[in-house]
Amino acid sequence: MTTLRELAEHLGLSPATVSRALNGFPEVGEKTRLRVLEASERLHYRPNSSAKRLATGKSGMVGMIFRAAQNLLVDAHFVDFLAGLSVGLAEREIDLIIHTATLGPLSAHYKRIVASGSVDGIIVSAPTVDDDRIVTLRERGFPFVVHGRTADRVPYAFFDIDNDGAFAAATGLLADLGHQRIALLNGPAGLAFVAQREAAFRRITAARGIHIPQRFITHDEMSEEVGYRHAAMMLAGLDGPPPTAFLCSSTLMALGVIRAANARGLKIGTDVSIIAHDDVLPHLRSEHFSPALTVTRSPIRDAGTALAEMIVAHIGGTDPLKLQRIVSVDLIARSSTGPAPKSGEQAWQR
Amino acid sequence: MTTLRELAEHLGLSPATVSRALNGFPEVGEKTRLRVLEASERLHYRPNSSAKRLATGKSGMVGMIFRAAQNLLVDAHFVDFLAGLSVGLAEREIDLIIHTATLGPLSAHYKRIVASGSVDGIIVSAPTVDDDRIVTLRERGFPFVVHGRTADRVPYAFFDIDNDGAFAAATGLLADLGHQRIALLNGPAGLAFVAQREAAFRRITAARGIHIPQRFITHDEMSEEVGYRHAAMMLAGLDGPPPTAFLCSSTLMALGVIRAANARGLKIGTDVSIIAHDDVLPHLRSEHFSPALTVTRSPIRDAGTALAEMIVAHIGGTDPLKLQRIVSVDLIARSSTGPAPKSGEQAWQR
DNA sequence: TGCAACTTTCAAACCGGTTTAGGCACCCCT
DNA sequence: AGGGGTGCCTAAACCGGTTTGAAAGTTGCA
Repeated sequence: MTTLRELAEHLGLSPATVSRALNGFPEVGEKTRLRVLEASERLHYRPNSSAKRLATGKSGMVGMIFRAAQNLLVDAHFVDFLAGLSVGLAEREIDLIIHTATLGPLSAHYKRIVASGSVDGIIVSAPTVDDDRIVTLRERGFPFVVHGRTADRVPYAFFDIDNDGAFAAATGLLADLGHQRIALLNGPAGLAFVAQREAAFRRITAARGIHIPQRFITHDEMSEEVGYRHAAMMLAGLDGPPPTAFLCSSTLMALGVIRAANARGLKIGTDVSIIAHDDVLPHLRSEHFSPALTVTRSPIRDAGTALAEMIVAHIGGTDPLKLQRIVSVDLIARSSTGPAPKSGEQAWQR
Repeated sequence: MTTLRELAEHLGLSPATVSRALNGFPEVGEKTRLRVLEASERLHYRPNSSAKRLATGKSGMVGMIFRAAQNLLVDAHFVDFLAGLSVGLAEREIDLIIHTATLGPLSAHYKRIVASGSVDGIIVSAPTVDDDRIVTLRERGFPFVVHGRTADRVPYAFFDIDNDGAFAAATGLLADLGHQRIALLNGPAGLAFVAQREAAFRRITAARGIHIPQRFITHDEMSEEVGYRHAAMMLAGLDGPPPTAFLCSSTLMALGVIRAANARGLKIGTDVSIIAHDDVLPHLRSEHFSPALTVTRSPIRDAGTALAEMIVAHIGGTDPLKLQRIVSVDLIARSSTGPAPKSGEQAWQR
């Protein structure tokens, strides 16, 4: 392992000059610089990253912290987000460090990471409505960017999709089609986007005079399995008339709803309508579901790319309030939605 | 930010003593140790990670390197692997750093990472048959563990499933059921596990006297989409009689095959049999496919956990040759497999 | 009491870079 | 010739820990 000092000695120069030459400082003679560059290449010199960090105070890394059990929640969505994020960071020569927390309160991990200086910035994903990680980071004035946001107007950098607009539009479409019994299969309670989606749903249904019983709204993991279970339960109609439409927080859940509807012999788009929010996962193409799924669409991968750019800007000193981005969401009507079945037309077998 | 020196000064001790007290060295008086611990707690002291590394030469991190475009290949499988890995590492207080390579040869990135000392060890996943990353790492004597292996007997640490056994068993089952036209929808050409699975497939079919035309073997991305496309093509029978059975390298591909079979009105388990290798992704439960899928089963998450343990052992000095693990794979027969249709019984419309 | 042996603590060196504060040589300008 | 740049390079301090070598303080034993 070649060190800077060895390289300097080899060249008959001081470490200071070699350091400057390698980092492109102007006060080094051009011929000297070339000599240094050539020798560093020849001797396979690579600066020791720990030493570099210690000296500069910058780590060249951005961190994400997960609770061991919890990352399953976002799972399928998470990979693609991660893909976007790490590519975005790579373009800026920054590495991503994944810290998994097994024990103790999550905020303790944030404190430790921040204080130990192992990363220059942190990406916070899936914030809850009242997220204490964000509180911790703000207190310390540490650069962070949030994927999502805790409330409508917030004082930190974030990238979010227009959850409100998306679910308002989706709910509006179902109302326009005459649906009166609409179920919302939402994500885990407590998450901010879940609350935002639900608020939009309730606002629009209320405005249209549609009453939504509590049993039509679920908060749970966003998996195929769970989508199936809730839909099957509701469609069985044991607790009252089944919904004629389902609004799902993910395409994975919609897949479960489709399975449940098929199992009861219901025709999707006719007997029961389905809309889902589509994060555009590469292996789950909602346009290829049968039937093709009506969705509110916004690629989660884009979020990763955007957040990479934002955290770098934040670290670079940009005012976080200038780093707030909300992207609008397209509503794409396909064949999983149709007019509500006429009263009594839909089979309701107990 | 409290430093060790400040803490020492505050206590009227030397940095050396404080450092020893915090790291549990025996040559510190018990009452002194308690004083130090208490003060460090009270002043929120956190050792600067860069300084610690520079001094110790250990980084407390393990790295994975990806090619920007390529990680899509493993995608769905990758998350779960990552989940297992990062939890396994977290239990040992090690962080994972994700380095995404956008430019230049991959091995150059490995060289840089190794020489810069930013990680203590590297996890290599999805090796190709002749993987130069492994060559690079071996040359440098740097600790690494491979998920998979390049050949049958190799001189490095790895964790792998018994691909040969799994695909031999699956192929054997189809042969026993009388299938003569079996398609293998494999993963991307070049990957070691792809070659291993194919070798097993060819060996068993040859042994049973079953001739497999080249058009029955595909090498491609392991997605639903691709599974559908290849299956649809083969089932159309334009190039010759369609297969009566499909062996898929992933459940995702099997999903595509099911869609293609359904589209042609073929009954799965009767008109066409399907077996897939199931990495047990949490949101893709092969037992809930319709029909339930016959699979060779081995949770990819376990691989992550095992590799975490192994890389830590390797860094700790364990002989890599003692760190080689091959887990056997269960063949679970469910309803997607059945006896081959009698000749001519299967619809073959052009 | 004197000396060895042991315990506890400290000063200083070290890890490998970056950065500050000069130093020297050379050129320009007047 | 003297003053002011400016271009190029160096010695030394610094980042914040760990570790070595030795010293000071205690205890034990003859």
